[in-house]
Amino acid sequence: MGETGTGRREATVSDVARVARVSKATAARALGDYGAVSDAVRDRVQRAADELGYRPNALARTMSTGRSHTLGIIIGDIENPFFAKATRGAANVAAEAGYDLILSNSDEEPSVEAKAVAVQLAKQVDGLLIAPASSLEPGNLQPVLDAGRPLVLFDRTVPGVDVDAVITDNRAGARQLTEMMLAAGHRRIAFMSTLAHKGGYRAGDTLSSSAVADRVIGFVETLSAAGIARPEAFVHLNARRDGVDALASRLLDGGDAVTAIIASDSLIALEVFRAAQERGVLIPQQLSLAGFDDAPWMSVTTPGITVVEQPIHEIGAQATRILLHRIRGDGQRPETTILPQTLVERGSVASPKV
Amino acid sequence: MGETGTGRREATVSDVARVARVSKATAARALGDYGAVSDAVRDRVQRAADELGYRPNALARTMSTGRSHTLGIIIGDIENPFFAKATRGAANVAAEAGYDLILSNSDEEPSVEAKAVAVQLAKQVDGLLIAPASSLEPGNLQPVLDAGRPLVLFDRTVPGVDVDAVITDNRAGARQLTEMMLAAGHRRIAFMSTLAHKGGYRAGDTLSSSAVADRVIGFVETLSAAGIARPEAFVHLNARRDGVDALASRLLDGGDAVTAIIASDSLIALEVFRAAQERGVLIPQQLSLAGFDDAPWMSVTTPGITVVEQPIHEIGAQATRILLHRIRGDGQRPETTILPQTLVERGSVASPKV
DNA sequence: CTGAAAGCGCTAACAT
DNA sequence: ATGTTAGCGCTTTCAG
Repeated sequence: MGETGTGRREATVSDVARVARVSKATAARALGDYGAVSDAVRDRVQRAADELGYRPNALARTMSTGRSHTLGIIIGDIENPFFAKATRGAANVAAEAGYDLILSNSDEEPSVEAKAVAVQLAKQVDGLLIAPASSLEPGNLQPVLDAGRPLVLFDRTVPGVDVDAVITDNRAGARQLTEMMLAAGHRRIAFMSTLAHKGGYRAGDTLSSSAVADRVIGFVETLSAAGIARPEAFVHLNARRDGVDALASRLLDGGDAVTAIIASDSLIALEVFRAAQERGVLIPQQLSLAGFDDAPWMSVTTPGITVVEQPIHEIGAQATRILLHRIRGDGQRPETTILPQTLVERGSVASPKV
Repeated sequence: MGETGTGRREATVSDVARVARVSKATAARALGDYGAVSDAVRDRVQRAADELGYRPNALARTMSTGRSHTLGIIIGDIENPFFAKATRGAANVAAEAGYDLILSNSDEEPSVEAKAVAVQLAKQVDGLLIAPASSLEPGNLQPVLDAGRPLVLFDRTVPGVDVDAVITDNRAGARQLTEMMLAAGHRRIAFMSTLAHKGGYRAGDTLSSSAVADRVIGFVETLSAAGIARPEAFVHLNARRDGVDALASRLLDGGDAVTAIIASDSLIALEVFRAAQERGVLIPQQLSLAGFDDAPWMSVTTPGITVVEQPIHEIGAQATRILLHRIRGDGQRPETTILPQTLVERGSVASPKV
């Protein structure tokens, strides 16, 4: 009952063995292409398998070998272009090596992430790729370590958890962007992120995303070096909760008015761009805009948007390469790989009106 | 050797049973939350499990129950926003029901798809979600049917394969877009797709994507009804192979010059938009542009881009709901669900210059 | 080179 | 309510 399809049981190694008139072990050797089998027998087995429509059961194999040839990947949201790209990079190297990916979206929610970790471990993934929902709480990663399963973090690190990670040089990127704004003559520059954070940002606060944290540090230190007072006051977090639009509104013509905005990702950049447009605020004449992460559409807007670009594909690809190494039993000490960010200048930055 | 981590073997039901001083079956019942167990024993088992850091092996469970609580999803490319959205829709309803997703990218390559199907089946997915790489060759889907595994197609159908499918009304959408162009006064309107197709498009040709095929039909029949001669000549496929830019160039000022272009997806719309911009062709004054699939950036370009929008999330979600029904053993005849497309008018369409 | 048998971790009858 | 015993489909000693 409930048996879908023809109801015909799937052929197993035993069935093939019987038809080929060999032992189960021999059939398995021929089918699984291991051990030694004479050509004659191999042929006979193959024929029997074809005849029966034999399809291997990878789980049974995993049960006895201990290797599932499956990796787990836990990201914030596959709809976010950043994660889609990183995932594709990971999928490419995984597929190349004969591995599959089980995908879970955490929505940056530690509790969801925790469940995803448990499920993936239960499904015996050979290793995990995680863009941790929180850089502050190592708790979610502990089960992975306890299970002795290889783990590689990407996009964010989790201080205190001694595993491999692949990130980019966010601090340098932020510095670059900020210096560019400064060089153009801006003094009131806002940094905007959707990262959730209790209260306003204060110097020394630790943020739940190490990536954003690094960006903020690069931003603040650059403003500081330029002699700007209270640079922390220009850091605006919680843009999702407060509404990018409402925030942009304050930044555009409200009390916190600035002449330049640095968006922490392409989604925010888009919303700021839209907010400016809706308010008739001209970019770059009245507002300079720049951000992190390039996107195809950023070169067709008027003006194009200046960004610092990350090798997102490579982040996922490299993380997966490292994970595969670990799975194969590489005993090196964990390392954090830092990929570069590169500036792509377009037309959204200009000198502020005097 | 090769043993990563602490080397400590993972605790199993047997271990827990021993520590809790009960039989394996009882421990399993308590842990797996099935059968009947006294509260006292349940407690004892739970404590033992915690103490040992017991983590269930979902594969072993699958081996005996036959259910993996895992679905396979095979798409063209997770980086394509269309697939990312559909996948997210699928992941949401899957997670809600306690299912995971194994993701494979086919790159629209039937041979890659075939391998993905084999692997997913081997991994005992309970069902498959596939955006078939080719609507013309049912061959890749046969193994799924043979294995008696539920299958739901999305975005495209495969005539001749009697399974559920979730698509949108591409023909109506194309008609709507074409009528809009006609109403604006256009007579030379191009339809552009990256779909690979041997030779130029001729009336009656069957295309390898039923979605594009339907769009082409809606487009051609509308032109036809308006008395346009040889409407097929306005259908341009292979835009990837030929280069969207080169093609756009011909369409913009070359021999095939048109006054309006309908792009078959958001990626093409972007490239056409860019090509026009680079050539200094003004939209909508010199060229009207419209396309399929909405994207966030389409409302911030100058002008905004008019599109017919599909409920992409829902495509994936609905396909998954249906798949889950089938897995639970629903005996209904397979159905094709057709979701609506809705027009979103922005500024990229105007009357052609006389 | 081939076969017999044990075992991976769990669930499912079938007792008791 | 709890225990006993077979498996699920495959790989892997260990013999021969």
